[in-house]
Amino acid sequence: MQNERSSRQRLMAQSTSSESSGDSHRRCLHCQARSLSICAALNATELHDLENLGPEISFASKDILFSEDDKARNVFNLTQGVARLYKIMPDGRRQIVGFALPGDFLGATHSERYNFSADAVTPIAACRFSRSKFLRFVEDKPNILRRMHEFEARELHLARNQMLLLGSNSAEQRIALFLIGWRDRLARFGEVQETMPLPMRRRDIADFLGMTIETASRTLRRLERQKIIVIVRRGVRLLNPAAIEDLAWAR
Amino acid sequence: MQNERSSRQRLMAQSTSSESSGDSHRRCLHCQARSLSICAALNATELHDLENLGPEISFASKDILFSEDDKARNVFNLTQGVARLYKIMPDGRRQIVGFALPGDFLGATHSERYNFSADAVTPIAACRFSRSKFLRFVEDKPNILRRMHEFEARELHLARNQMLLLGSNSAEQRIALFLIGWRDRLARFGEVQETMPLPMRRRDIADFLGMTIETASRTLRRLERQKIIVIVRRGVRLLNPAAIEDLAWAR
DNA sequence: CGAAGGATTGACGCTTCTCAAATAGGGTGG
DNA sequence: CCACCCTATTTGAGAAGCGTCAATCCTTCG
Repeated sequence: MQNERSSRQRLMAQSTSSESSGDSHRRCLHCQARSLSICAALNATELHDLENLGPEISFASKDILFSEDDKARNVFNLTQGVARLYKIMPDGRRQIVGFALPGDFLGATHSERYNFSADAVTPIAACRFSRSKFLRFVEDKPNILRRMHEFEARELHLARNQMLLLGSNSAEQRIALFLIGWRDRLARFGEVQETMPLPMRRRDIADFLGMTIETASRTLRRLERQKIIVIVRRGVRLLNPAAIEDLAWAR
Repeated sequence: MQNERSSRQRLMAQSTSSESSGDSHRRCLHCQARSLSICAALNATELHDLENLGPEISFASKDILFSEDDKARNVFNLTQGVARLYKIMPDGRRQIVGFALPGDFLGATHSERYNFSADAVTPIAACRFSRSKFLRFVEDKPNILRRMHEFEARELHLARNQMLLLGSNSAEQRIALFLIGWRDRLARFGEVQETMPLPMRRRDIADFLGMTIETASRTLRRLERQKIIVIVRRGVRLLNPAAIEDLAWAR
């Protein structure tokens, strides 16, 4: 049971310290996120070298990993917790472009600057590498380059699905698509629970779905009154997944 | 003037034949799109090998390059014309997830199937390669892998900007952001013209911006009445770019 | 020239946004 | 442990904008 942390625990890591999480010796060998991350493509030597390339860092909720337009000094390999990826528009509106989960790789921009900001929804742990060192490390390793390509392709797929979502006009459809998408992403972490964690706030959901916080709240509550979901603290229980799918795709 | 085709000409290629565009011998040497495409990362030998890996194909308007969920047999390197990338939702709605321009690389999915459809807005020319052959070709060439990574990163950037656009609630803001984004993409092709081509239909614009065709039309016409743009056949002239920027970012 | 598809315009209803207020939850200090 | 504060969430009422439906006009192309 000690090796089998639930996905809820992994997503909701409780640590709030802010630097070098103690015993980092051979941390990769015990890393829960390894099989989901780019590290799965590494051989033993490469894994060892990468481990020495940078430390694992902890962030408390709301801590900023990096900000859009900052010089892209680091890349991050998220190992625990949930991060919020967002852009701020000149008018002050915030659009969340995605949520990062353990295994996700952040900051691998091609330009010299980050093109979005990232902060912690929950307490987070992430391996931090100097971007230049990392780029040198991977530049002649086709296996890692291909793995990174695979990750970018998945990101692109998620991004395009999000366009589908944002293009749908009804709030109900967007919420339904969001719940399905979130459930499916969590499914990669194993145990599917009847109640799934929803660590982000209403404001985050609204900014992700392109609606106001009031509409997000109203729509969720309406689904609850229709016995399709149950809203619990920091989570939601999908009572009737079929009904949600119907809403998501209905005309 | 023969080597200096205008971007309008390049975007609006008139050929409508459907296979092997004549003299393909050393076509890469004269390819207008080379410097913009992944091919710019190739050395002479690699370029020659890639040239022999597959032909350049022509497509007429509305021809389909590939469809979502089809087995991903080919990848394409667009050399002329404009392509429409889209997904169809179960309810029949079409969401355009992007427009491809010369130099863009299409179909490089990591899964076995395409995850969106592509068809021709204008007549198109594209180099077609067997996906498996192409993957074998690049698998041990870090220079190309890095170049492809660069392309994916740019795609991701565009996709996230599109999320910003789709998240903005006003139609005027979306249209303004679209016009700016389109202008900036065309700017890569050199000569910025006062009148920029807009080869896609209102329906395409609407499906790209997540609105109805009526709203797209009305909004564009309103901008015209406000002397901010002029609508011409298959194009638009930006009379007052500053005003468009204001609309795009205003609260 | 005529047909078919694209674009524009109008009228009206509905969903969502806006503004405002009440309620619930979480955290802190006494 | 409780009182209090601050933030998150929920709810309400009214207004504005967009979608829907329908008609007309314009383009394109055989």
